[in-house]
Amino acid sequence: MSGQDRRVRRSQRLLREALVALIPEKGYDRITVQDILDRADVGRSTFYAHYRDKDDLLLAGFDDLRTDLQRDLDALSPGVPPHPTSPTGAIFAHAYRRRHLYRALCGRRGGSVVQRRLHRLVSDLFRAHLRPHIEAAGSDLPVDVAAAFYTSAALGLLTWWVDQDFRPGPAALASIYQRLAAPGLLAALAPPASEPPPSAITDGHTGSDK
Amino acid sequence: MSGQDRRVRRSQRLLREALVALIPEKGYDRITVQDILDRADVGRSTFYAHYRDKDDLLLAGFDDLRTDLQRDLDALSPGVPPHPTSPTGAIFAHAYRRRHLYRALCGRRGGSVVQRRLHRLVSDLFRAHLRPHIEAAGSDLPVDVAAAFYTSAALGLLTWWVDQDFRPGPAALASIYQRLAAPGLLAALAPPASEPPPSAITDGHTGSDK
DNA sequence: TGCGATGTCGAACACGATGTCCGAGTATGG
DNA sequence: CCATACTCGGACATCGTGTTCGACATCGCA
Repeated sequence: MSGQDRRVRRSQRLLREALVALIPEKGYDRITVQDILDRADVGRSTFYAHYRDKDDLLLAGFDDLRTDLQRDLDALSPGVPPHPTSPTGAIFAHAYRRRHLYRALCGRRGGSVVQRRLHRLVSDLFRAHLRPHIEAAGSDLPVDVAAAFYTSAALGLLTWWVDQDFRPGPAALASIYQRLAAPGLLAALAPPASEPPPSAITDGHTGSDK
Repeated sequence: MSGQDRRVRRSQRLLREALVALIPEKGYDRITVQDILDRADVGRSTFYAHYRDKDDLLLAGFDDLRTDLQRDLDALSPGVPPHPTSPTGAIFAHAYRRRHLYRALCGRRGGSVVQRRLHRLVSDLFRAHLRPHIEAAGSDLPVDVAAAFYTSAALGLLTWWVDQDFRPGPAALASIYQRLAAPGLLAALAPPASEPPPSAITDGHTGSDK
């Protein structure tokens, strides 16, 4: 299959490690294939024997991470989970445990390729999760809009967190996310009878500054 | 200063128009300088006489838009604005009016360069706006976290909207944003006495699906 | 242990895109 | 009308990419 020959494993490992090490240093965009080759001490043709290009190598690393995350999520699936280890929390916890990789993949210096992939992944997750709740409540809230909102919010938080070097802890971050995200959705799931009052606070613009 | 010579204006206009027209077709990343030159029917050296590279040209267009948006925001500043034309609504309205540009700058095919710039811009806006409210309420909510959350949520919604070809209308979108964003922040501004109960709904993962 | 298969190396190569330079021509503002 | 400043277009050096090839090493398997 894939991991049979020791030489193959070795080459792929060296290349992946080189890339991950390089990203925080130069930023993904500025990294050249030659940089990776030099760092990994691997021949040029070897690289192209395994990966189509730089993105391919990066996404291979992403897929590993993705599989790993999926396992974590599946592991805590029995019924509705209680407070501390909720799935979003699990994502943050996973990011925390795999700090080294997330720094390369989700940080500011990471490639937008992974960002897009990750956005898709989480977006699908949210859509599938939200739809039944919204439909059950008979809400007029469009599923896609809600999914876009919460996906971007969660990933934005994640990216910010990574760039902050994972400070505050994963539990604290998950808690904050809950506090900010939950009430809005719960309110939106209520029958669309009462129009919620507009708030200047969430508008993102001070009325009279400058 | 800048807009004196008619030839200069002409060249810059042609180049900007060419780029904006090209982005939805090929996607920003795949566009080459030569593509822009061909489309604009402008000489190579003329391009480099005005812009350092492709990104520079794109960001010049962004800055124009940024100025334009700022004017809109400043225009509706007297006191706390009422419902329909709230600042976030103004951003969506602005995007709607400048559909053509936003499609190129904020859409899926747009460059991540602009995305990052825009994120910074809105993030600063949110930070400045949220800080006094949070401090006044004596909340333990970190300003930066909240700013990251709402910035990403708003921009995520915007990007999604652009790619949906601006359907639903700007007012409807702004309304949904309000419904989802406001309650969470209002709740978080309350004294941190009562721990909000965790919700499985906002977790983005169904407890038992496959 | 030995053998065929497979992976690696390194150099050379074609290609495409970038950014610079310069001379000759042309439109512009004053 | 003229000096200035912009444009043109081609040539050029440079860089990164992805491919190819033969020689060599290392592997899995019998």
